[in-house]
This record gives sequence, structure tokens and C-alpha cells, in this order.
Amino acid sequence: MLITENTTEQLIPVAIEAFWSTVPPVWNRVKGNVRAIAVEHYDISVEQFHILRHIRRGLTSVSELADVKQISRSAISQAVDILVARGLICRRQNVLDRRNIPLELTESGNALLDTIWEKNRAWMKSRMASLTEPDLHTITAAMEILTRTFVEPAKS
Amino acid sequence: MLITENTTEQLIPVAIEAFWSTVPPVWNRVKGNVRAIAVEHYDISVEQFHILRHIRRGLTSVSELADVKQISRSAISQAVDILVARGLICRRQNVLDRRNIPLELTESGNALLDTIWEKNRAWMKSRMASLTEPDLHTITAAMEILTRTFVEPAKS
DNA sequence: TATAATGGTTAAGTAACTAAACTATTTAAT
DNA sequence: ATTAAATAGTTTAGTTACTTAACCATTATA
Repeated sequence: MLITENTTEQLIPVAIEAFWSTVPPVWNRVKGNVRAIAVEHYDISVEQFHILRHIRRGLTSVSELADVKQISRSAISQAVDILVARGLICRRQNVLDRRNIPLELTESGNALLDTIWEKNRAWMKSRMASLTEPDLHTITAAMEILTRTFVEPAKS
Repeated sequence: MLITENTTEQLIPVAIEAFWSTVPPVWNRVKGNVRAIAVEHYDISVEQFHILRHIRRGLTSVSELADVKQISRSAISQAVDILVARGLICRRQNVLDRRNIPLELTESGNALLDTIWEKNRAWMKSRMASLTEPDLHTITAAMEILTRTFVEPAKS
């Protein structure tokens, strides 16, 4: 018991170090790919792409979007304005709570998201082509652990 | 052989899905913590913190920084201006290639980075306290795989 | 039924980014 | 050797994305 705790104590800093030297550059690469696709071919920013993506995932309110992105509600509200003006999303009504304004992808918003999504997946797939079965399991497992650790409890 | 390839074929989309539903929110949370520490207590932006961090890691040129962050050299150049003005870093000379201007942390830059770094690690550590030994190994292993897959080859 | 809390927007200002044009230096080509 | 091309970095001007503060509308609480 004491031994196990000691080992964990030593592994945590190693994991943190690995996290910090990996996640930012990897995420910047992936974001770079999305930017190349979205901005150059479809004139939509990476952040706007993220909003579309989150709405499809079920985060349909300004507040929820602000929460996942950890930015202000007003910033989201402004970004939503642009997407609405472009006909990619629309503001709906919630009869149960009229303060809430559910966001919904339009047909063209859905189509655009599909296209970018598919191109990014193709790129990621080609990058990951050489990974082994255990490698892929490790990635998937780690993602679950990270979500559980940093997102779900949602406390400071 | 065919079976293994088929399985890998199926695991890649699963891993990509896991990546996308995990990395952005997790990274936003961690960044949110850094922002809270850096901006509120030390009046330095998250992006500036990243630059300090990378310089310490050995990425000392504007071009290298632009590459890891996947943004323009001019954006880095401007951010560097601010950090120099604040006395957190300084521009040195490279006698072997005078086009290159190596960046170096000043004493106060080092101290500031240490402080923020330590606070963030404490926060991450507390979050990760409940993880098991295998969990931590999985995270560390996954980080290595992701770096190898998305950063190191450095092709489009 | 007033007060607080929540969801969202607006307005004004700031920070971070880009593209394009530039200087300085080094490398490659003939 | 000399020119041309590539690399490293900066400057300028303009854009985008963000923040804070004040605000309205609605719902929950005391």
C-alpha cells in the first residue's frame, strides 16, 4: 500500500511533464490542419468550426459553449452572430425556459461541418496509419482518463 | 495479418473520435488554470507564458516558436517585444549565424515561469491524485505516441 | 412580491493575429 | 566571384477574437 502510493507519487510528475510537452504542440498541429482546410477553402475560422462542432455534439447554449471553451459568454455570443449571419446556424426558442436560446445547425452548417470534419479525419488517419493496435488502445484509454480527470468533475 | 490490419482500420476512427472529444476541452481546462494564475496574479497572458516555457525548453528562435505554435513569425516577434520590454527575456547574438537572434530567459523571467509552473503543477497534481498507477502509465505512454505521430515527422 | 440568479446581448476597448513589405545575412548556382 | 535564392527576423496596417461593464428578459428564491 505504501509502496503503491509512493510509486503513484512519482508517476504523477512524469505524466504531467509528458502532458505538457505533448498536448500543446500536438493540438497546435491538429488545429493547424483544420485552419488550413477551414480558412483557406471555406472562409471559416478554427474557433467558428469548434462552435459548429460543439453544437452538433449537443452543446447548444451560449453558456455551455462558453464553459467548454473557457471564454466569456459575450465572446461566444458574437461568434454566434457571425455564424447566424452566414446561415450556418440558427437561434431557436425554448418554451420551457425562454431565457435559453438553443442553437441549431442549418443544413448548410451541417454540410460544411461534415466536409471539414471528413478532410481532417483523412489527414489524421494518414498520420495514424502506422500505429499498432496497442498504440491505438493506449490513446483511446488515455483520452478517457484525461476527460474523467480534467473535464467531468468541472470544479475549479 | 489481414485480421490485424482490419482491426487497426476500425480502431483508428475510435481513437480519432476520442482525441477530438477529449483534447480540446481538457486543454481548455488546463489553459484556463494557467490563465487564472498568470493573468490574475502576474499580468502575463497564457500565450506569453507559453513562449517563456518553450524558450526554457530550448526553442530559442522566433522561427522555432512560430513552428510549434503554428502561427506567423511576426506574431511571435511582437509577443517577444512585449516580453523583452517587461524584462522577462532578452535577445542575444549568434556569432555563427547572425540572422538568428537567440532568446534567453532573464532571471526574473525564470523566476516567474517557475512560480506559475509550480502552481499549475500543484493544481494538476490535485486533479490527478485519484489516478491509479496503470492510469498514469497509460497517459504517459499515450503522450509519447501522440508526439511521435503528430509532431516529430513535421510534414504537412 | 421584491430580490437574486441565470441566459443572453450590446458596446467600447484591448490583445493577438495575419499579410505584405522590408532589412540583414547566409547558401546555392553558374 | 557574383548574382539569385533562401532564411531569420522586424515593422506596419488592418482584422479578428477576446474582455469588461452595463444592460434586458426571464426564472428561481426568500
